[in-house]
Amino acid sequence: MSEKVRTRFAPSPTGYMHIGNLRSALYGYLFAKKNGGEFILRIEDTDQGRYVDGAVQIIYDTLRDAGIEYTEGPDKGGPYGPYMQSQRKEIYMEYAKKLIETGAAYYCFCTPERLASMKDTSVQDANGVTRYDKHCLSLSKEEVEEKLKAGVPFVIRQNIPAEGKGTYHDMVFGEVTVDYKDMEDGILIKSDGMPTYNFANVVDDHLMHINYVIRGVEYLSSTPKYNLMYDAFGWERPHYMHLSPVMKDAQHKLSKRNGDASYEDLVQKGYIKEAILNYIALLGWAPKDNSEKMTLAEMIDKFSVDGLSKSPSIYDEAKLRWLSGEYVKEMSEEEFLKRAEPFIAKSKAYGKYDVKLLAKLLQPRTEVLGDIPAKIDFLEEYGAFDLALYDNKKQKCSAEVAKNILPALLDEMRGWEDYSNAALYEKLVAFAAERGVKNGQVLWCLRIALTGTAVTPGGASEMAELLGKERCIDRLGRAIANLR
RNA sequence: GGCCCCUUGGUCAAGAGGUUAAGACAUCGCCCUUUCACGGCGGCAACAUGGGUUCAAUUCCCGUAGGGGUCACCA
Repeated sequence: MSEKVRTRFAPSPTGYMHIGNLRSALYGYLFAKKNGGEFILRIEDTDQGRYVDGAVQIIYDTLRDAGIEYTEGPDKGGPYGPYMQSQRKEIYMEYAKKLIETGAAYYCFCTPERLASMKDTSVQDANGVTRYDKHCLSLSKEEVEEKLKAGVPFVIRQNIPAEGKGTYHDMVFGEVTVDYKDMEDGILIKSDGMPTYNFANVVDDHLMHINYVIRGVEYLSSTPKYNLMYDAFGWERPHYMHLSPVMKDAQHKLSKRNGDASYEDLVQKGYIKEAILNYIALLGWAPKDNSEKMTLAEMIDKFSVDGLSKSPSIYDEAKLRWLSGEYVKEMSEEEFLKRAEPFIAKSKAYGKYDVKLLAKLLQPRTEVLGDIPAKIDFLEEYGAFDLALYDNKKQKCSAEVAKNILPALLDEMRGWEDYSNAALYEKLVAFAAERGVKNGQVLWCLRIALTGTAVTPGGASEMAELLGKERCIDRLGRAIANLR
């Protein structure tokens, strides 16, 4: 039991990497690293019909981007390759034949027509479910040879015992038992010579020395079938860890088909990567100490199987958003600028204002980088605005007050040279004192006059600094004109 | 429908046979304040249900309901 832990992530390249997939990869990675083991990537592309161009690349990119490192994989090599199932075709056939020799599998020559005819006739059980009737199991060795020689298309099926139950221990669900009579003699090798998942995963996991199989709950009740094969081969069964799904709501799984967010989408929307990974780790798992914000290294350190939840978890973007904001806030100014600039660049204001200053103002009020353009577009959309914006009960401000204050303020501001935030603030407060009005009245009116916007990423002096003297004078003049 | 599995606030979740049943997000209110945020403080809000077992069950057992998964030459 001192055997080195080896886990694997085995996605099929059928499209984008959704949150649930990434989470499975993460958990496999965390478990392996926590135990000083290896995390391996295997691509399950045995269904040519479902293959999507570029999907494998997305898998590589996403894992790399997220920081989930695998030590063996199609693009990295390793001692038990190839790691792409389509390149292992012969291996599966060889092992399938071994299973046939032991009686755990058999050739089946039934035509699609015969199979289809079973559906609507006699052979259904009480629930209307049709299972293969083991018709070809009774073929003699000679008959099989003959058909094989004649080139009759065939499939290889698993020979499930008619009686008995399969029991195993799952690391998160505990004891799981399934009756063999509820299982069908599933196809192991398809007529095109390719294995099905049901067979390939067993052969590969064994050959690749995977001793901890971590995957979605959808395999929970078919696992006894796999164990039957491990037993038939005389192989040691792996440990199993089944993961409950990530849901969009109480009854729907998160899926790309429904337009639900994939890792890529979230990154594109400007969620901080580290936050995405952190959040999905928390979806279905909680560390002993209940930490929430964790680095990958901390997650590895805190990972434990008993923190995994058995019930499905509903994905909540609001919490992801919050976490993303937490990561934004702790970034250095430089780091934030680096990550935010591409998003600032999407705004009309880009290039017209000091981007460093913009970033500084934005950082404490940003959770998702994609929100940035909408926060600063107003800088370039100045025009006539609703005078009601001057109304602010708390600051005792209104258009009337503005009419009173602004002209004199404009005169003052023409004479100011230093438009840095600190200098501006000092002078504005002094101006308020001189006139015997509240700071808030001056500041509120000025900010509205300068921006024509209710919500801005900063106060009056900050907006004035950002705009610069020339724009300030110009806008103030226009605002005053609008007040008449 | 059969089978397998699950069930603590709106969401993520901790928890244990005896607790005032944590915490976080969201939400609401207050404070701070140069808007918006940040921050601080506080509020609302949960053990699906019916039976057992037990001195005591939200926690253990059974049923019911609800939910998920599965029943493919898909993974």
